[in-house]
Amino acid sequence: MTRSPQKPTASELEILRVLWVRGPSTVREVHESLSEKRSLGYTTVLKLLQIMTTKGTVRRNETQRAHVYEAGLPAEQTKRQLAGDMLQRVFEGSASQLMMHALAGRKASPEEIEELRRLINQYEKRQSDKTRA
Amino acid sequence: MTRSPQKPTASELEILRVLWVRGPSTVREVHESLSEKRSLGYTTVLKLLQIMTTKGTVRRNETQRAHVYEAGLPAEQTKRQLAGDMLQRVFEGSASQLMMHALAGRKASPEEIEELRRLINQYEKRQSDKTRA
DNA sequence: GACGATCTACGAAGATTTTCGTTGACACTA
DNA sequence: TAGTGTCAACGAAAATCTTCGTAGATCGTC
Repeated sequence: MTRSPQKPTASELEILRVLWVRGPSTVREVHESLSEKRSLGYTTVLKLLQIMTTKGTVRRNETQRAHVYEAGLPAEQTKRQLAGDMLQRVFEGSASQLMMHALAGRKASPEEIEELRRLINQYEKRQSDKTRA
Repeated sequence: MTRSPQKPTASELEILRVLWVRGPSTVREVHESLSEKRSLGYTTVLKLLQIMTTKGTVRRNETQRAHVYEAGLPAEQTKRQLAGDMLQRVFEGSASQLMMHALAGRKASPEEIEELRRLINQYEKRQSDKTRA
């Protein structure tokens, strides 16, 4: 009954990110993808995927000899959970605080700033739509 | 030579948050503050603070019998590090992605939305100031 | 100066995470 | 069909995190 969304560990997140971009993948594929960035044994990746399967973090299709794994939840949902978690744990729920600290010490391009404005407007509109409905 | 900023664990973060709001505090004070929210033994808090001392996460003043602990780094810096870390690990450096997911599934007040706009403008200004200088 | 309260230090158990090695099943091919 | 490679399962070591219990020192007070 592992219904509640488990927060992925650091390693699990690395694997999830691969699955998010690649879609359903075999252990070998995940391993090769990860190897580009860092060294990690094949069986290590296998074990992680097995553990994540028991946790429900990923789903496994066993119809092929090389099992095919995919993320158990949509990437968006997991990302939302992670961001929301940090929002609470570090910034007491203040999104502006979070954003400010995320931006601090970085150089955001004018495009990104514009994108931020656009998203805020969009969010605001969605809010008022909901209220009005 | 633990110069690099260690990422605090979940428990360590809870303690840091107490120190951030209370300022330098004894174990007892931290423990009482934490107890409001959750049950945790006195020696558990003590041990955590001792570990954090060896890690350099907190500093300890031993001139009193009851040692006084304080955060080793300014809260702003640690928060920035945490937010930046998530930005990289989850959102590939995209602040707008981070903000969007942090806001998703939440109801931000109009005041908070305004605050976000204000901060973006402020950030933009700081950027162009820097460029111009 | 003995007693109770308070504090730190030490050690350690249990849980979780991270990382592989080994083994046995399976499959392709010469 | 014997040999070579690929794969999942299992177990387990090492590291880290979380949580306390106990012992011994110190302080205040009667």
